[in-house]
Amino acid sequence: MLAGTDSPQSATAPRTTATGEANRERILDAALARFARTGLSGTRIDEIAADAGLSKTNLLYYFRTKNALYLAVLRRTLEMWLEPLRQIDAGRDPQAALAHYVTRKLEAARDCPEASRLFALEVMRGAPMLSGMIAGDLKDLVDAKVALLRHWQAEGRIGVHEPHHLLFHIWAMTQHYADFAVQVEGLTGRTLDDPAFFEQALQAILAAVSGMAFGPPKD
Amino acid sequence: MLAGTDSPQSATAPRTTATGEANRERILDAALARFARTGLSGTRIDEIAADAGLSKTNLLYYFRTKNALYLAVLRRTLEMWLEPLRQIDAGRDPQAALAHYVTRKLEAARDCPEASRLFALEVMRGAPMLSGMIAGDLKDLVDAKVALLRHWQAEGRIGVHEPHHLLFHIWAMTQHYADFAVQVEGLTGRTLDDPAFFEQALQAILAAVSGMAFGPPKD
DNA sequence: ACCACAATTGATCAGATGGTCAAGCGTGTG
DNA sequence: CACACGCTTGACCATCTGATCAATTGTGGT
Repeated sequence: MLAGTDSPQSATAPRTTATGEANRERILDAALARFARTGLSGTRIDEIAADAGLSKTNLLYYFRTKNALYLAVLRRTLEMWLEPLRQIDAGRDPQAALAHYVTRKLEAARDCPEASRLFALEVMRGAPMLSGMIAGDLKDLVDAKVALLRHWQAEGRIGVHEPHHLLFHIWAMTQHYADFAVQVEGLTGRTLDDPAFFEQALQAILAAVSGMAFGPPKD
Repeated sequence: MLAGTDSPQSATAPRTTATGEANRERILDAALARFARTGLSGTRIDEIAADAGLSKTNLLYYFRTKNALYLAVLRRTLEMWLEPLRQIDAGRDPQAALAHYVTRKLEAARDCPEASRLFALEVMRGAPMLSGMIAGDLKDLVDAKVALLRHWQAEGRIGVHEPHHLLFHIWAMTQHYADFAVQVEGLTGRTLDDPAFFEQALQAILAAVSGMAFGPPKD
């Protein structure tokens, strides 16, 4: 048997099956939808199982505990959250880079508001399961981008506000449309799915960013 | 007995006592702190009772159910949230009015982040207990302020972005420091309690608002 | 002192819910 | 065909937790 060594299904990794993978995906999707709305403690695993079309016991076959499932969802979603930030790089014009970032973030808020809400809930709980990531990967990435913004500042290509706040405010404005979607819709009757509304929001955010990064010297 | 009629302690309202009122206050304070961090379902009423220095049974004497307590906390907090918005009125200079509003909101985020978090959690759940208020009082107030902003627009005293977004973004940026305090502190090592940090945040937000409301025509 | 009622307690219940267990089913591979 | 192993199920358990109840204590007013 040649296959023995390079398909390490021994002990650690169970043999991956078509149905198995499909089920895992469906569970993760259903779990994200539920967790993002009702939080960890407010979600029952039998609800998730029902949404995914499985029995509770069967769900527990794929994820041993509710917490493990929650962690898996969190991990899978993290990359989606970080990825747009990576794209701010030194090779671009600052204004174009920021505009691109804002657009990406607002698109993410429109296309996957659950991801935004999940992280918001987790952070608001005190991020007991993300504290490592916030202090680790996220901080490293943010520090790098802050350094880049400071570099642009030194070159006089963007304004003088503390870069951290610029990032925070971009996050805040874009994620607001995901996290507070109910309120936004309740007050305006519209959604980011409405292209005109999306464009309004985008332009307002870009104006705000311009005010922070490229605004006129306020004398 | 003259007093009989105008102190209506008959049937409906139980006689209000010093200890009773004090306990109610302590319970509401403790409940706000807990609910704002772990949400409705994630909070046990015996935790709240312990924080307030009472037994669980005794807490249930003052608030019949967990839900009733949650609602009471929500109601008591709502006014704190709305009040700054009321102060934007036609009698002021637009720029001063907006700057004042932003300052008030950021102070609220610093001085009572729990209130902000409580509402954020509730809205993210879909606001099942606030839907009435969002569609009612809040919408009326927001509509009125939006009308005022439109009036200022017509007079050419502020910029041309849709007023709703201006309000949303002010809420988003200010509340971000309360709702995501853990993340902000994790990434910067600082808090709004640090006066210098507060001032940085405030100036950045004011610059953003200027960009939206008083920005240069982007030609 | 007495009374009415607020305040407080401990025991206890009932339902919800996360998780376990042992057994059966399906399917691809030797 | 038969074996192995992933998949699925239903019954069951243990615990947590919101809520109830009866009984006792404290207290202000007359």
